[in-house]
Amino acid sequence: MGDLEAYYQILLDRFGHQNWWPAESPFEMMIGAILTQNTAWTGVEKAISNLKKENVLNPRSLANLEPEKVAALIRPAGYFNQKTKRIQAFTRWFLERFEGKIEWMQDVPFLEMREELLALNGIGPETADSILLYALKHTTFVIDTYTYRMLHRHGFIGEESSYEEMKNLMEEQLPKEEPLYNDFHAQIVNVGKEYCRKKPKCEECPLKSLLP
DNA sequence: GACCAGGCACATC
DNA sequence: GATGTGCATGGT
Repeated sequence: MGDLEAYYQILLDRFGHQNWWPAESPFEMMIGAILTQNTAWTGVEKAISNLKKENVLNPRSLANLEPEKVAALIRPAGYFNQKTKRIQAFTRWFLERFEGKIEWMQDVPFLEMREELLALNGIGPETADSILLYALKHTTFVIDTYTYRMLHRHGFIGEESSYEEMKNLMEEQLPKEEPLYNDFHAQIVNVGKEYCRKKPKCEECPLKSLLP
């Protein structure tokens, strides 16, 4: 099938703009990106809600809190010990490197920022690109398991494609526009959740007509 | 009671 | 470089 822009158009027409990322601030977005690693969003919502209730969803509080306290609050998001370390490492870096100012983070050129993020423990390619796109507004396409499934199922890529291959494919096929990258990734996750999860409703999928 | 979820690091060969 | 495993809760 060739035209990935057509995929986006179908999803947009069917579901409307997704208005991602679901967060009240860039900092909340970045914490959410770590919390959602291999985890259902419902658990992340509870974790975020717990952090807000305790008034600790800010760099200073998260950096200084007892790890056990953070772990208890983010428990519903799973992997709470790992994620506590990742969140505190990220938050301390954010404070030391940028004094907790998102605008300073935005001033770093895209490639340098991506390398810095990837060098942090617990930040891999998807989390890095999510932060770059949704918190810093860089035009970088986010690849996740849903994107892989779609690209593979629709014959764009083979079974063994790497993250960077898929990212390059998406970016070659699409106009380099941040709002498009933002909403297209959101649409892919949305349609994937609804039609590709357990008891997959493949027959009703809006993208079915585009199958090879 | 399996199986999976908007990954990532690390160990081993 | 490729492959395997631990991390953990909560919903189907």
